[in-house]
Amino acid sequence: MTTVLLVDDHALLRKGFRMVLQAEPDLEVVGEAADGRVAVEQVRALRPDVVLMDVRMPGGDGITATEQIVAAHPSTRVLVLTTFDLDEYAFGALRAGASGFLLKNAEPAELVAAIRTVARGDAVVAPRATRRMLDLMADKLPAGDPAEPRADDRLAGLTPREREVLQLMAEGLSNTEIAERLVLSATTVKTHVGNVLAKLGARDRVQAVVVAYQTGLATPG
Amino acid sequence: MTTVLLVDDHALLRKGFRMVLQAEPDLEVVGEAADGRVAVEQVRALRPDVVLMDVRMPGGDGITATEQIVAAHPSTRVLVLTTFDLDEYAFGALRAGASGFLLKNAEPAELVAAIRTVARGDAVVAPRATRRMLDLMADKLPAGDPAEPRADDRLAGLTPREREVLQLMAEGLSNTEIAERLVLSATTVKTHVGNVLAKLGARDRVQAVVVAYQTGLATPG
DNA sequence: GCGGCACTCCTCCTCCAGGAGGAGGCCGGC
DNA sequence: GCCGGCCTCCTCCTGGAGGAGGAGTGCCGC
Repeated sequence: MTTVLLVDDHALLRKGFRMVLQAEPDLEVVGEAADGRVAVEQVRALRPDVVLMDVRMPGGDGITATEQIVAAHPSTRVLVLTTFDLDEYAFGALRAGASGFLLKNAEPAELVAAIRTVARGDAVVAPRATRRMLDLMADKLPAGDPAEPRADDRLAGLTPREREVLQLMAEGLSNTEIAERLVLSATTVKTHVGNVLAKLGARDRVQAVVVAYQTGLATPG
Repeated sequence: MTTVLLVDDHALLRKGFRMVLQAEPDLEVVGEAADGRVAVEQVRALRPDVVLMDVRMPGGDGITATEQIVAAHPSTRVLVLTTFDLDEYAFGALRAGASGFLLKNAEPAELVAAIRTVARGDAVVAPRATRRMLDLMADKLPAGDPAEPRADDRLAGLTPREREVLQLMAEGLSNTEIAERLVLSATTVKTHVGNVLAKLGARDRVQAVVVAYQTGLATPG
């Protein structure tokens, strides 16, 4: 069950959201707030999983509210709602730690899906804005490969496939799950895992995962 | 009507995608290609609206293919498919001009929605990767506050002893070794480990170790 | 053509990890 | 005093992990 707090200065809009979310058995609206200041208090009291936050509000704007909420309750995800695409408000909210944002005129199904997405720790960005984000990022994208400038000698002996398997191990996947993900038999995965362990000098997969993190093959983010 | 070209070295996978897309009246698969070189030719000949492209292929990789397609036919949108979240392949594809990317194990409905999204000129990024993108962008954004370590409260419920045990797990130690290190019986360690797994919602110690790294309890250094 | 490597898949076997379901001792708060 | 949380230790049991030992494919270089 995912608990949701609605934050918007329009009571009618909150009403509408509540209606939409009531139809979902796994979502529960536990509270509402009309401005940012009240929102912060509500989060402290109710500990919702997700906060649906309008960024443009009179009396305590959504950005500083988002900042405070994220700082005080990192496990609470803030999903920001805007009227326009990617304006300075949306950027500000993302900087403040929001888990994503949607347009207010999004489809109900889209909204519901977005809430579930941020609830499980992922992020959401409205499609039209995603393009702008990608464009903005284009020149910022790692031209080399910051994720792996290392080429730590320990990974040198691994084949591409083995590296792939190790990466999935580092995500916490079991052999069976890795097999499904890579469309392989579980036996083959075990072979790869065995090779990885031997080459890394690891006794079990946990030690291999440690190496994956140390070398940067896997990143905590 | 949106026309689609499938590019993947696995015939079976193409078959699967074709099945999924056939069920959609507004989508039509007009061709297939098994490698990047053929894909470029196919695009020139068939002028599809959207190209569904696997980045990891033998013989002409998906990245250079994406580059060439986007350069020669700007109206053709390339949607990239990857096995992992945001790896070097995905970054490369986005740099090359792809309109977005999805994980291969995405839901059919997700895939179909993504095709329609890129067809109308918007972009799509897999939810899990969106978070990483936002994190990457965070410091790039104007007036960016340094992305605080954001004390993760997933460890909040853990007792000091449990935290200690988790830390040793993250070093790759077995239950027996942890017992020796902490001068405990192996049984006790198993109890602590069990509690840690339950509190973190982890299925096995590997997943717990992943959380340890994500929260900063353990560091790759 | 042939060896080497990467990738795939198999069986049999052992052992540890993890769940279920306990139990007792210690300490601090109400 | 009693309750609750934390730490300690136990048994029984199942499933998956990992080792040993092969085997077949395809690709590449010599």
